[in-house]
Amino acid sequence: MAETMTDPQASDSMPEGTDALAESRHEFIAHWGEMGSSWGVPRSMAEMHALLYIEGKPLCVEDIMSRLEVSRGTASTTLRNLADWGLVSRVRPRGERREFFEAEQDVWKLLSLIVRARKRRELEPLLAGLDKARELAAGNTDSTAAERKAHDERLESMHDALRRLDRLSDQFIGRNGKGLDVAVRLLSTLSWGRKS
Amino acid sequence: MAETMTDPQASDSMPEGTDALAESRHEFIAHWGEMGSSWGVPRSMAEMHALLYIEGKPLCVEDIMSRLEVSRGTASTTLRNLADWGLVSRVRPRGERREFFEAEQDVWKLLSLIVRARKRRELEPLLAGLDKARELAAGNTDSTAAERKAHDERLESMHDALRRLDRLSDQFIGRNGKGLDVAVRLLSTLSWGRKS
DNA sequence: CACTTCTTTCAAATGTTTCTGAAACTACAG
DNA sequence: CTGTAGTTTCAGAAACATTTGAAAGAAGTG
Repeated sequence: MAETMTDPQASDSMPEGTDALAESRHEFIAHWGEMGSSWGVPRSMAEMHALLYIEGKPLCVEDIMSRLEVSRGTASTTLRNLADWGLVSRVRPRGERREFFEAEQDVWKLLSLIVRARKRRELEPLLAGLDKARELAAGNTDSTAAERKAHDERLESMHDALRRLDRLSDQFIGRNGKGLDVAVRLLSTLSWGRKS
Repeated sequence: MAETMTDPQASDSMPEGTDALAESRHEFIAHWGEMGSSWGVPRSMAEMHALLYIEGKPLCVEDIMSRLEVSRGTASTTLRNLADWGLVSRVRPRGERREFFEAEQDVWKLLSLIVRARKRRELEPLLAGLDKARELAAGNTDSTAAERKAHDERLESMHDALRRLDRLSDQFIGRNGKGLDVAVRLLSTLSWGRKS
């Protein structure tokens, strides 16, 4: 592994990655990548994020390319996407030609960013879609009243459930990490686990 | 649309799907499929589920094939998967050769099933993976103490956050739909939205 | 048991996403 | 203006996922 590193923060030049640590990092990167791909995020995007997160310090494109064994093109595009999601930020150390990339280190901010993005991109459009479906059903002439009612109810309850999820994610986003914490605590405390 | 329908519950033989209703269903199916595919679920699987959900009554393979314009093979495999996830159940009306399929109509049960499945398949393995990464890092000799500590903390906080999500999903699963409801209500009621 | 009806399986075809590498571009320094 | 270091873009290649259709398999019936 030809070290292209050029520590930009140039703090105290520690003796670089080592055996066990490096393996541990690898493990983390692999699992995070795996998870990503089963949630519809390109594996290499998740891996790249994992690398930057676990490394904890800014890396340059060369480093990322060699650590993950991806092409320049992939690195460039993927980093751009990560930056768009807000998961990674560009850093330009003074007196450096190259651009460095750094991952958000606060896990809760990280999760908020993800939730926010998915909410915008998927939940909201879906809710809008359900509304449209409801309108369509409204201008209905033929078909049984019972049938119409049942249909409306199905759309309604789906819409309703998703709206709740949407609200929950708002709560979550709004509180920089404390949100989920509180939700879990409250839920676990309540002593009403009797009925289904 | 050659109607292959043979209403198995044969309740009151209503005049079948109609214009506006049919369009509304289509809209729903399309959006649900869209959502599915951005969450890593094959589009046709999501669509098939949507069809069964919005139709509200059991359909046979032929119906599904023609409504969704998919091959017999796809229908068969996808229905099997849906059944594995527990989202759809097989129904064998008395005196019927064919098998019918019916979707869970309770939206909360539906969401529980999804959460449960994803938790098992993805969250839990990931948590296990993080544990492994921690062990790896533990048997570490070289590298700065500071570096090790920082690494451990990164793994730890990630693990911690995911464990909380895991617990939240347990709560959610445990209460057949009331869970999220309560979480949202509690979160929205609390009046401490002052700091980040 | 032979026949019919329906279901499953699976290799090949198709379609989609992701990745590569090289060329085009940008910004800066001398 | 010219050269250099770095980044982006994009057409094609490779990898991956989904779908098909046909053939094999079950299961019910007379």
